[in-house]
Amino acid sequence: MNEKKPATMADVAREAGVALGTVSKVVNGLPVGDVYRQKVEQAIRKLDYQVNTSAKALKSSHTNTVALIVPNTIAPFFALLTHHVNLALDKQNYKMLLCFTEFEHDREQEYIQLVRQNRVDGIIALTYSPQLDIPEGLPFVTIDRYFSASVPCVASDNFGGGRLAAQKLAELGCRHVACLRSGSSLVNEPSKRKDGFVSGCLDLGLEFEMCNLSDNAPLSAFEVFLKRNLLETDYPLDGLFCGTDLMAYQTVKMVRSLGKRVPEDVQIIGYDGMRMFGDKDYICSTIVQPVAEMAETAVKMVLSPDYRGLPQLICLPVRYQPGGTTREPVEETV
Amino acid sequence: MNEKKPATMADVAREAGVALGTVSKVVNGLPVGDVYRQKVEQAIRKLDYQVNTSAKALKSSHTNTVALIVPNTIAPFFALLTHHVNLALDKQNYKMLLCFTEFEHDREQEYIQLVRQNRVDGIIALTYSPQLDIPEGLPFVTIDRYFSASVPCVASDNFGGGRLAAQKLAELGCRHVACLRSGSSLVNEPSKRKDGFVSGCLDLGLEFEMCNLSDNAPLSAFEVFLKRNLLETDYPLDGLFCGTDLMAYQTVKMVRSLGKRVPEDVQIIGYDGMRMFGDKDYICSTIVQPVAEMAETAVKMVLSPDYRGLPQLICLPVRYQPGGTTREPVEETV
DNA sequence: TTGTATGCGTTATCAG
DNA sequence: CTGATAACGCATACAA
Repeated sequence: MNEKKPATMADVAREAGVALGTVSKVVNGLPVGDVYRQKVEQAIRKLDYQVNTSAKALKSSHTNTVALIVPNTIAPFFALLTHHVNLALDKQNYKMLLCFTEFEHDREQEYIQLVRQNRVDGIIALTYSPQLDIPEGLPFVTIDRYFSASVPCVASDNFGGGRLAAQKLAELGCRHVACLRSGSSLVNEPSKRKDGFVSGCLDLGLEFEMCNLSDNAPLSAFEVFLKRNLLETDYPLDGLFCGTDLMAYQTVKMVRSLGKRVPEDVQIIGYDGMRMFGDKDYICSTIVQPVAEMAETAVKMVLSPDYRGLPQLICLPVRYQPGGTTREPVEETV
Repeated sequence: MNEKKPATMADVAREAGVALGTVSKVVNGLPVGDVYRQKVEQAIRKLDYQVNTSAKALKSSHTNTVALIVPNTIAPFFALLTHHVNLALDKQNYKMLLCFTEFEHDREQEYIQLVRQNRVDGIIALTYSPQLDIPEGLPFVTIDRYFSASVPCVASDNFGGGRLAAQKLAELGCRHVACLRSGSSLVNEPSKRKDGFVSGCLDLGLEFEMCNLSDNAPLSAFEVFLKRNLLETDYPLDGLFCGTDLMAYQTVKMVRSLGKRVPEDVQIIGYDGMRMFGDKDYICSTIVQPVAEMAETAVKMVLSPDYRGLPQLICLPVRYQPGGTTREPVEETV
């Protein structure tokens, strides 16, 4: 009833009639005489004792907590990443301090300060700020963005994914393709998707266009591009690679509103591998990022005892997933 | 370079040539002589001093942290809720400790223990465990589930939403409707959606069927129901209310695969108000939950200085949102 | 093995 | 307004 103040180790010691140090040992699983252990455990239950993590952290300068800094959990990719990071942390008995930046550059830096005050044991961050002050001496792993040799980065194989998209479109019979993307202001790993696509098209001798818009360009800019290259030309596009599934989704709508059929007239491949309701149907044909593996890798790295001397950039393999916006290959009938 | 050990207040005091207490006051914004303040602030910058939250918490028994316990962030509703809870907490300068239960009952209880050890200042939880031991003396707010008078609950107006769905289907010309839902094992607030729907149908004299399946019933069970009531009857259904948008989404697919058109032959309304990619198109016509308001309310309650004496159950208003699975009303032309 | 004493970094209470 | 000092709860080296 009067649980005003939670019980402390001293309370437990008094209740059990043993010394403080003995309680500490029982709590931490160190060897203690059986009869003492019994008494202590009983007292713990009776008083509903809970270790005080703050005191423990103060003493050990170790919080068993990792901060995850992401824009939000509304976008499915971030939501999925957050989920898998938490799962991986939980498996190691670590807690997660979640920080949403809402894409605001200032907040990215502010949160880094904040979590430093919380003495987190490491930071995993997916950021966009062009200039970020990364504290030394605190394990810091970035997702999708390479800063410098001293800050390890994990990403999917964006370049390879772009190439794979080009290859798939070619296999599926496309002769004239285009790459649609936005967000060119910041050079990060996802920027390589277009590079890989270009590389793939060149190798395959596949004719391609590029539509590269700046961060917050309106959708109408893409519409102009599509109208010109689908309707007002003698050699219309028959395949599109979009930088993200979201863009692919929006592109499908635009292409259809222009009177073209998807996938009959135009085949479209996105990037990310997002699904309806997180784990149901794929939203479009897509290059799937191994989000779970990315999260696990980031966690493993940030908690690595040998944080220095970690590889600078880890690119995890992607795969192609049909999702209704490409045609069925003739040989396969699933 | 040698940032092995972060600077402490004592370090700052030494560097600034002032006493420890003075530094504390500067850090906490208490009145201090200007010249002293200058010296301290300079020393803080020079040493890159960061307050140690653990020590602060140990002293003040106040962590400025609230735990959010949810199944995951993969399901869009949870992702949205998580996001808005974090936003609301951030606005009050509180941090969020995120705990995913994965719908496992044991983990719900385990996490409650864990966050108690972390001395969080409050807990917001969305749980399913039939039996949950809620600690007293720690503000605890539940989402979508009523435990007892001493544990405040915030939810959307599920009953009203069910009624609204019935009313909308009637307005849109339906004559024979059904309610499809699953998850009947646990009685929680969302269970009232069906009750409200029934209530609405009765009041409107609208003929209705009920398909109420247990938690993990396969989709095929719904398919049987739909086949019988859409095809093998003289009086087929022309309107459906689904317990969630996810179910509505799956139902749309089933209905179409049965050869019926949506919304021409059958109109479907879901519940939740989820959108593609979190903030784009609505997935179906739906009853929209005010997720942001729910989150803000829960945060306000859990941080309320007058936690005792809070209302037991707060139901926030919902609204109807057309989303392509219902027909356009004749009078409106948007 | 068990008990005791010290310090982790802060805040708060006092005297100066 | 400033400076010393005692807790806060726990871990740990050390003494018994």
